[in-house]
Amino acid sequence: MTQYWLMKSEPDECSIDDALAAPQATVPWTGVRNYQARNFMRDAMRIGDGVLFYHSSCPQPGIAGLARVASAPHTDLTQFDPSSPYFDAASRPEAPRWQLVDVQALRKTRLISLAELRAEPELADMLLLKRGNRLSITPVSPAHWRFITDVLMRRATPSAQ
DNA sequence: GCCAACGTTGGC
DNA sequence: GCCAACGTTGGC
Repeated sequence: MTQYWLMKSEPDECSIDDALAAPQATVPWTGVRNYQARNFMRDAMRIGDGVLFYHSSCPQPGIAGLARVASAPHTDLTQFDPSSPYFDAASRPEAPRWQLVDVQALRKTRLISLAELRAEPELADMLLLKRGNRLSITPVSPAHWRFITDVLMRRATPSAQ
């Protein structure tokens, strides 16, 4: 059964455009250093799961594209790179602490801003919107996924109604 | 730059 | 196991 996720990326580091420009439009989701977010990638994600590509820590935070989970979990090599901001000196190569999945960008969408998401009553209990939420990866319910993709289709192809 | 909220660390 | 101190996230 397909699951759905929202994954935050800082566009300064990897925007939806950057992901689309990568080989196969696929990027390893490096830098997650939170156990809950890691566990989603390591334990719960399956290839083909839907991903809302979210831009965070930027002037216009919001959903910027659609993507899919494109690999099984594998080791995040940045944890062993002392020159990386994601270096983790406590992680041993024989027992890597951080794993990631590859994410394949499918398309850029119009930006659905955080304010627009908050304004939708149907999305009121999205994990992303919960008070104090800081998780960079959150599961998205099928109903929320359907609502958001419907909104995108409506605005993208008004004549199709 | 501010700050609310949360996660992690480490002493006890 | 508790919890205070500290660090980080991320919107504003």
